[in-house]
Amino acid sequence: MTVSLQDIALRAGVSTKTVSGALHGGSARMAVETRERIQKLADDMGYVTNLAARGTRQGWIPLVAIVADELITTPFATEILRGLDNAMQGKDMAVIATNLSAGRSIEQVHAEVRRFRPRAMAYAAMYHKVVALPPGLADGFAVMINCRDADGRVPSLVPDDEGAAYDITRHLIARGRRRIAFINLPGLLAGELREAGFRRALREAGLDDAGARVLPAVARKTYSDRAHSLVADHVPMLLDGPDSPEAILAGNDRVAMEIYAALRRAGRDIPGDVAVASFDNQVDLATRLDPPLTTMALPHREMGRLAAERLLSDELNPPAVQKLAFRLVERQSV
Amino acid sequence: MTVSLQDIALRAGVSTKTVSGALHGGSARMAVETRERIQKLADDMGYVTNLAARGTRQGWIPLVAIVADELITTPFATEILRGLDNAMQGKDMAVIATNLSAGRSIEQVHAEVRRFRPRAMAYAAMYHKVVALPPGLADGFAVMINCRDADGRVPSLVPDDEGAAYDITRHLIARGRRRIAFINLPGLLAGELREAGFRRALREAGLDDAGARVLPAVARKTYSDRAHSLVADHVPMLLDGPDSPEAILAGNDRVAMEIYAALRRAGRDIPGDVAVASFDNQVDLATRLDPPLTTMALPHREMGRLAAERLLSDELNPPAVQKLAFRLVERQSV
DNA sequence: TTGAAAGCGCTAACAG
DNA sequence: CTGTTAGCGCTTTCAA
Repeated sequence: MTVSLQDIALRAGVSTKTVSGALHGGSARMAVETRERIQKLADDMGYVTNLAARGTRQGWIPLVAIVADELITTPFATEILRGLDNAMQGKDMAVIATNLSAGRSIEQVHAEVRRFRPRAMAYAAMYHKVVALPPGLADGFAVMINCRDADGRVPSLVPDDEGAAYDITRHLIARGRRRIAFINLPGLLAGELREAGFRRALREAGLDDAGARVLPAVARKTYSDRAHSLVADHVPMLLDGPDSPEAILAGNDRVAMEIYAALRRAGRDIPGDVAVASFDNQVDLATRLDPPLTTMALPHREMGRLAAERLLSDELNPPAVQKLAFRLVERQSV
Repeated sequence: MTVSLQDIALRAGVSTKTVSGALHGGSARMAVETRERIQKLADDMGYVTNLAARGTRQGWIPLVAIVADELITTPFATEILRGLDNAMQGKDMAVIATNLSAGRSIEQVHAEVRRFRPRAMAYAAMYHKVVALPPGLADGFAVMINCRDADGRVPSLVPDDEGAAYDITRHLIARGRRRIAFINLPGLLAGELREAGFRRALREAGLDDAGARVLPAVARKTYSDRAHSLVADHVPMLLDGPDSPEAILAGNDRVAMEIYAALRRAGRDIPGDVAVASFDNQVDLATRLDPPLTTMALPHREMGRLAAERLLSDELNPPAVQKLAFRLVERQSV
C-alpha cells in the first residue's frame, strides 16, 4: 500500500541507504545523476516520508507541543498560535496543542503529550498569571507563555502589564486629562500590575494617586466575562460625583464598550467630555466602536514568535522572565 | 535516558513482550500478580510509551490532522476545534492543525502532514464555501468542515445558511415586522444562500420579495472585515426612503453593531422603532450590545463534534453533504 | 501464561 | 561515492 524506501531501492537497484541519502541526505555528496533518478522515481511511486519511523531513530518527532490552560478557547490564543505557527514555517515543525480541561492535571497531560516524543513543549495560560508547576516538571517545559513559573526556573514570556498601564496613563495625561478613573479587572495579576503602573504614572505627573479612583468592572471577586457587570453603576456615579473624570481607563475592550454605552446614556461625548482608553486591542471591537477605541495591544503575536525561538533553540541559559511591551494603538477615543 | 520496554523487562526478569502485554495489552489474560508488578515497576522507572515506535508497527500515529484554510485565525475556528477536541477526549487522539497560508498548495500541505502518518485528515474552511479539491486528494480527507467538495465525493459538514435566514426572517415576521431590509455579506456563498432563505420566508408570508431590499455591507465585491463599510450610508437611506423598514437583518454581528450605531445616530429605538437581527452569535459582542442582539448561532461546535465522529469511524458510505442547523438566540433586539 | 524472534521504515556507522 | 549491517522501541506471530 504505502511505499517505503526499500521499495524504491528495489526498483532503482540500489540500497535503501542510497535512497535515504538521495531524498533526505542534505548536502551529502553523491552522483547528481543517481540522486535525480531516485528523486524522480520516488515522486512517481508516490513516496511519503514516514516521520514516525524516522522518529524512532532520532528520538523525537518534528513536533512542538503546547499545553494550554484553556487557552485555545480565547480569541487571543489564536494570536499566540499564529505567532508560533508563522515562526515554525519552514522549520518543518508541526504544532500540536492540548487543552488542560476537565480534571486533567498538568502532570497527566504532560505525560500524555510526551508519548508523542515532541521536540519540545511549552505551557501557555489564558490570562497572565503565576503557575505553580509540579516539582518534577521544572524542565518538562522549554518555555512558559503568558505566565511564569512560581519558582522562576522555567524561562517565561509575559506581557508587561505594569508598563502598559503606565504608558497609557501617561498618554492620557499628555493629552491634557488629569482626573482619570480606572475601571479595572479584579482578582487578576494583570489588574494588579496595571493598577501599579497607573498609580506610578499619576505620581510621576504630580497627580494625587492616593485619591485616584480604581473600581472593579464586575461584582465578583475575580473578573470574568460572564460576571455581573458594574460598569453601568460606576459610570454615572463617577460623572455625578465630585471631580467628574476627564478620562476613564478600561480593564479591557469589552469593558470599554460598556463604558461607551454608559457615557452615551449620560449624554457625554467621547472624547470631547470624557476620553476612554483600554487594554487588548480586540480588533473587531475596537475599530468598530464609535469613535474607534484607543487601546494598548497585547504582545500576543510576539509571545508566539519568541516562544517558537525558545522551543527550537538548545540554548542553555535562557533569560528567566522576559517582559514584552504592549503597543499603543491610537484611534479617536482620546 | 528515556526508559524503554526492554529496560523494564530486564529489571523485571521477563521478556519485552510480557511488559508490553502488561502495560498496553488490554484484556489479554495474564497473571494479575505479574501485571501489577510490572505496572508498578514501569511507574517507578518513569516509563513513557513511545508512540512513534508503536506507529511504525501500526502504520499510523494516534493523531488527527486538520488542514485549515486560514481557519485558525478566526474566533469561530476555535469553536470548531473545541468541538473536535472535546469529542477526541478519551479517544487518546491528539489534534494537529495546519494553516494553508502563503503560497502553499493543498497538495503540498497534505503531503507534508501525511508524513506524520495521522489516523485521518480533515479539511476546514473559514467561510462556508465550495472547495475544488485536486483530483488525487479525493480520498485524502475523511471529511470537509464548513465547506464542501466541488465534486461531492468527500463527506461534508456545512451550516444550513438558507434555512437559518429563513428561520430568522420568519421570526421577525412572527413578531409583527413586515418591512424587512437585509444588509448582507456580498460575494460569499453564505450570503447567497441566506438571501435565498430570506426571500423564501418573505414569499411564504405573502410579502413582496421582489421589492425586498437586500444591500451589500461593504463596497468591495467580496465581504471582508477590513473592507470599507457601507452601513453608515445604507441605514439613513433606508430610514428616509419610502417604506422605512421595521426590521434590519444583518449579515453578521459586526455589521449589526454598525447598524446599531447608525440607528442611534438617526435617533431610532431598538427594537421599538426598528428591530435588528443577525448571524454568528459572537458572544462577546452580541451580549454586550445595547440592547443585547438576537442572532442565529452558527453550528460550529456541532461541526467539530461530527467531524470527530467521522474522522474516527471507518464507515464506508458516509452521508455526502450534511447541513447543520443554526440556533436562534433570542435577546432583546427584536 | 510467557519467551524468542522477526519486522515496521528509517538512519548512523562502518566497509568497500 | 555506494552498499551492508545494525539498531531505534514497539507489537505480533509462533513456540514453548
